[in-house]
Amino acid sequence: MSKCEQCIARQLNSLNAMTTEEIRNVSACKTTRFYKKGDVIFGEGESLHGVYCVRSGVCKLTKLSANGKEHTVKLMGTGELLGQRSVISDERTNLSAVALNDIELCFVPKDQIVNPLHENQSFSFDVMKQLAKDLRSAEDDLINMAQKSVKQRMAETLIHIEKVFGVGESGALNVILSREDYASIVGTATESAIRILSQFKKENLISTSGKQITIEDLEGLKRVE
Amino acid sequence: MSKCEQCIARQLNSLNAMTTEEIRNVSACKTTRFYKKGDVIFGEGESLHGVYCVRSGVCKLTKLSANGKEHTVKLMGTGELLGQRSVISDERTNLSAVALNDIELCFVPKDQIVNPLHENQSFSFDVMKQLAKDLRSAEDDLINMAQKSVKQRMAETLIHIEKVFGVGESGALNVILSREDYASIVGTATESAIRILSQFKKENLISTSGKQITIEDLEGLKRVE
DNA sequence: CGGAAATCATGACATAAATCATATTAAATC
DNA sequence: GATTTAATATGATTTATGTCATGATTTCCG
Repeated sequence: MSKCEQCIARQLNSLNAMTTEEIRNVSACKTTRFYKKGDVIFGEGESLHGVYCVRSGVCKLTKLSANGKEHTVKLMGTGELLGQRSVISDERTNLSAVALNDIELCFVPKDQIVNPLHENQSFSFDVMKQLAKDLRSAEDDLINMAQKSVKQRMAETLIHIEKVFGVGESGALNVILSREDYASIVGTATESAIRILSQFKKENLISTSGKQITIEDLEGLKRVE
Repeated sequence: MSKCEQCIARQLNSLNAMTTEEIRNVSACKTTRFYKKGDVIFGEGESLHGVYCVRSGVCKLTKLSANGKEHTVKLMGTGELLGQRSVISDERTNLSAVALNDIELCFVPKDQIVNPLHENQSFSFDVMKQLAKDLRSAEDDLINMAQKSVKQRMAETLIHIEKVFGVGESGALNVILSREDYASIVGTATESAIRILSQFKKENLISTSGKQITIEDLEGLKRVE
């Protein structure tokens, strides 16, 4: 099994602030797990026994709302940690995690994270900064949700996905999502998501080929109202 | 000047996890400040030189959106810390803080917070937990915003305010907000907020007398759709 | 105290977006 | 490869909510 010490994914997150010894322990304890598209990594309300570090692939964090609809809170890619928050606050998860494509995760037992949090100042400060950053971005999302139109949110979602997950050789977004997934991120009905993407296509802001979406006019998307 | 050691407000937040010595230092450095209703405690994009601990009164954290509207992210009452996040992540504030009534804050210089964060594990772990909790609640808010009706959000806002800030002798909510403030929390137009509160009144879910609002039928409010 | 300004209240209307309905196309399964 | 199932597409209609307009109150302040 590969070691955390050399893992690129690890270098992208707070685990990078661990001491050599701590990382060695993590590496010795961790188990690598594979999930297929659609697999549930963990469900809402579960108590986790550790955190998952995304080695490759992308997954979504979702929450079921009272009216039975699923809302996607965040997409998580290489280097991101799933379940960190639940482990820190020692609560059950408030979100579930679902694989969006085939994905490889390393599961790190709780103790390997919590103990260093209590002992290693630089690690715990790093985690804290990450939480602060996440909180800020959650607040920004909240305000976008409250004050921007569905069209704007869709445009921003496309821009965000391109920025964070990049494009393939053809120029199409690397992350492939169904229209339903887009609706769930944007917070709208699936039909509306489809309609808006069709409209963007007509206006030559994007081009599509099945689920592949390519941003053709970034500035235009930014101008959407 | 009063001392932090005995302050009730302090006991409600992470500062309670500080050592006796740390608290003594904080107490020695802190300055107490008074603000009147409407005063801006800090603005969006400022760099803070410390955090503010709410001793008495209530303030709102708001953010200006692209379209020029103000959105209220959170109300902060006794014991809560303002600016904690900006100080931790060493970034400019993303929100501004405005007093909703006459308010007394203790300003604690940055170093008094950041140094203990690097040295006192139990304090930093407490702060971390708080951030994790805030993050969770921001995510919940996001989903409410995405999937609930304006009426539901208004009902929940009233319930939340009653729960967190309580009621006075008459039974009316302790926190007095304008209809515009309600609109800014709920994420709607001021007219809509007014209309919905009028409707709640007609349906005997609440009673009002000027800005005083009393919840008359909690269960009914919970059932609003 | 009295006038100005802000806040609250409501009606009329416009509009974004949800919902319902029904094809069409693509993907999965036998 | 045929058949079922799921995803995409688009039209028609409804509904919630925003916007504009106008008065009535309340609050503020000289």
